[in-house]
Amino acid sequence: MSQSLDRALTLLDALAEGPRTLDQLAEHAHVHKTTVLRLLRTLEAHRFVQRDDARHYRLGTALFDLANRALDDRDVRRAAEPALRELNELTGHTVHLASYEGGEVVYIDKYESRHHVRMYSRVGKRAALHCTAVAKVLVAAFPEPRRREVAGSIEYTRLTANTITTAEAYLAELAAVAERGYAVDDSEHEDFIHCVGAPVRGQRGEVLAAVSVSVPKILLDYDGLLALVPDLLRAADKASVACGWTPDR
Amino acid sequence: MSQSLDRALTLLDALAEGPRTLDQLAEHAHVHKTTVLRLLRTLEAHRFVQRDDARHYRLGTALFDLANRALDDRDVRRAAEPALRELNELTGHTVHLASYEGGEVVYIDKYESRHHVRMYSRVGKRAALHCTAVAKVLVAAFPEPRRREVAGSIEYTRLTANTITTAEAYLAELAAVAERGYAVDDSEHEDFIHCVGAPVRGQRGEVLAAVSVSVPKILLDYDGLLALVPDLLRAADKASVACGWTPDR
DNA sequence: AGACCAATTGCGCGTGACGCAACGGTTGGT
DNA sequence: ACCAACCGTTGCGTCACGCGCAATTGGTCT
Repeated sequence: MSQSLDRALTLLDALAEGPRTLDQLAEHAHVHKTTVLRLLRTLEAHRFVQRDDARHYRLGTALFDLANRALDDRDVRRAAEPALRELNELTGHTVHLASYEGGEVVYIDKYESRHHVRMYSRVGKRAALHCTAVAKVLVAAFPEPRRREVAGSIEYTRLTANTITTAEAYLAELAAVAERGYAVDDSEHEDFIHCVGAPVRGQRGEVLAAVSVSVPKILLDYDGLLALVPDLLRAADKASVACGWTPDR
Repeated sequence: MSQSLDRALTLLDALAEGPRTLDQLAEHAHVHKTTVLRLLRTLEAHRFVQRDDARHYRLGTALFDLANRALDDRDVRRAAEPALRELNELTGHTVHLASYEGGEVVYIDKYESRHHVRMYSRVGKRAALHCTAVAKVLVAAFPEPRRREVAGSIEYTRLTANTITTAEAYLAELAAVAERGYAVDDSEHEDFIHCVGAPVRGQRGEVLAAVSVSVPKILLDYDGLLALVPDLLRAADKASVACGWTPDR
């Protein structure tokens, strides 16, 4: 492990919260500000950070560039785009695309709701494994032993009255999701929002990603949400076809 | 300047091109592969890179997270969103939001075209200063001496028959843009695409960002493009209002 | 004008990052 | 089935490089 690099990455983390001064950064990372200055200079040379004014540093444009280039590489994202956009236009609600990457579920694309009440989320954000529709879909795609492994590693933080808080309940839910072909988040993550999610499959039928529609409860009750499932599945299948999947068989 | 950090950032740059192996990275950065390994391990611990398979590394999810968190902070982006989305739905064409950051023009948001023929671009990408509508808008907002400075520093790479290739012509164009209140890219960047751009203003009338609409020539001829200007200006003004700008006065 | 605060520079010390060489696991070829 | 070639990984000795201290500059508020 490289010490200076490690420190520099910690700085970037701190800067993600918003612009910071040299001193703030030094304190946060527990290093001398001289060191911070040197690291920032290097980061600045690579456009990873930029100076806001004389004393504030903020994240630089190289980050946007890198991140979006990397996102562009994820083929699912590009292939699924038309189907998801259509679903977004059809329903008017927030549509997410998420994938499982190295032990976590990450949003890789997002289509905003047309309504004013919206879910807060962000591309790049990690989705909680136990209380989001996308995560349930992705984990339900794993073989039984792997599901258990994941279920065992989760911290079942209660976020609402409906949040699943035990591994047993989670595993049962996953089985139901796999059976049904779609997942529901019945206000398990946030009180005022519920979601439905479905898998996007690749050539060999493997699950590449998950699509979800998130709706504020004031706009649509539970039955109304479930009524969106056919549209959701249609969109997910369309995205799957774009990823090389062939129906039936 | 920190050597190890510098090298690590170079690695990230290389990885932006797509997944790479240890050896490829070592060669690219002109360092021993042991060194690369150590740096990658640190980067991996911070989720800046992730292993694809046994031998390939790719950019990790922390990057998406950081970048989108930082983008979220840019108030213009959030404030301008409804107006731009509306413009995108109204015209059906690609809408970009760009801002001037430390000597370069960067796309900070994008709304995809409904059509199949599209412009290739990406959030985080840098826009050429001499042949894009957004850059012209942003540079035209500078006072005369600063415009000269920028004009002098540009490499006027010819990309199409219409590309502006001299500082004099560029300065004249900027004057016209400032006068008119909008900019045109008459296939100066790519043969088959032309754009119009306009400024988004803040509280004190200062230019915060630039909006543009990009259209393939086969879908709309030059007159058709210019016919979009009123809609563009309306959207830009609406975005400006959302940023605290007050019309007239 | 003076005092204060934060960013910046110079410098000498010591650590941690470096490249080498040897190892080991996997792949592909005969 | 064996071997060869390749690539990732490990241990280690060396010295460059990154470290923190203390002093300086620059900028702002009273």
